[in-house]
Amino acid sequence: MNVCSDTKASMARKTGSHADITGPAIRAAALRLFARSGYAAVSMRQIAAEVGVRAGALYLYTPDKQTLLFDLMHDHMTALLAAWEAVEKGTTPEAHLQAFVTFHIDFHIDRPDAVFLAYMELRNLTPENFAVVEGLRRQYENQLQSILALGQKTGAFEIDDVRVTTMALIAMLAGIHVWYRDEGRLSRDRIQTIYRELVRRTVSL
Amino acid sequence: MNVCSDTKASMARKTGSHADITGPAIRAAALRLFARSGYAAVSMRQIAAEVGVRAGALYLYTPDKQTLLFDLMHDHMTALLAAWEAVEKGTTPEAHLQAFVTFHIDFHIDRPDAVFLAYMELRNLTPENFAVVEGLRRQYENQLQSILALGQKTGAFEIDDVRVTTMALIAMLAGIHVWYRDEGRLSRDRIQTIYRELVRRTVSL
DNA sequence: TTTGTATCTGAACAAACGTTCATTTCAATC
DNA sequence: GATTGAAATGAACGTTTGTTCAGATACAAA
Repeated sequence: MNVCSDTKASMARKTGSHADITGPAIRAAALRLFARSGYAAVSMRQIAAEVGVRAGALYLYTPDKQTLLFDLMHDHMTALLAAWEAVEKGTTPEAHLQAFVTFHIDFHIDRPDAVFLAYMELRNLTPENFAVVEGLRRQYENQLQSILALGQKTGAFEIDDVRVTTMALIAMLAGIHVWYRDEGRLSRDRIQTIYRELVRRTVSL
Repeated sequence: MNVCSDTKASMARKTGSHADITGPAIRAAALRLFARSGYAAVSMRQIAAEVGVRAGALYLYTPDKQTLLFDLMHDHMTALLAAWEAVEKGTTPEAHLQAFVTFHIDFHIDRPDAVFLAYMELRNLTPENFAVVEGLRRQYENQLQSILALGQKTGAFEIDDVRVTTMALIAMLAGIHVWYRDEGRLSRDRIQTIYRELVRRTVSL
């Protein structure tokens, strides 16, 4: 991670230096290709070709292919948690839950490739890397679970099993990426309205 | 498909003939390994080793690796549609929907590997094979969509967008495989009860 | 015991894989 | 114009890949 972040400490980069361009370009290409064809099916040579560089050059920016995958997933999950942290959540459990749905759809619709990667390539991580990403994913689930648990305690929600309902709602929301298209029949606002209502119903009698 | 199905037409198989054993064994091993590690990450030699045979022997039972994957997915989807066809569905839209939920959970809990494969390896199919499997998947979705559409028309359900609700429910149900464990906290009956209620709520005001 | 056939092996194939590294390139600095 | 150092090349490495096929093996029929 952060292969070329010493822009401040070292002498300033001059025009003509490509490191600040190539690094992100590699990550962007890897994200696209991994999401499209799967980690195991994409070769380092393909990623390099997409960037307009030879395979060997990739190793100036990542120690190996596995780390490249891990960084993409890790950064996505970290950004997801940070973005949710920054959201205005309202005061009541009802508002809190609605905010979660709205936020989730916004964040995920803007990053289809990263979303795809983050939950399709878990099994291609090494055990250590898997544990890290899985921990972040669990943290995100827990955000929703806490909302449901609080709402249940205060009587705002009527929930049988909080854990199962959490997983059911996460799955329902995550499923959007399967059919969503940018130029599709439904606008983002419309989708958010529909899902806010679907979610509201699952926690109400 | 059906590499060794001429049992009736040709001379009867005698004891000592292994074709009737090796064929299914290969498919079972491929299913397990593909589900666990992903199509691209599993080699023909690994599958062969699992069966207790050398890689070359696999080609007595499948023309190539791609067909092996396709057959597994195709057979799963076909079995799914056939099993749903045979279900007693009740008379009202409400009963119909409850039957769908119950059936779906039963069928999918019993076949975790095939379920995993059928919706994680779609992108590793050739375009032609993808079209076939995708068509079957669409047929299954349409079963649920028809239930919702009928219930909406008769006034039994209160649904905003039938298509979106269909996809949301499918995703919710499919998500069970992410967390379900055979010896987990919840029995199958309990899970079915919880999900029947969750689904009922999403189609009721 | 010999023949015939279904089943599987073992070696080989070209191609592709992730990764390394000595060498080249070239703009920025002195 | 010479020097420097980051950036990228291109060839090479040892493996592994999917697939083929002539030959070995084992068993049923004769």
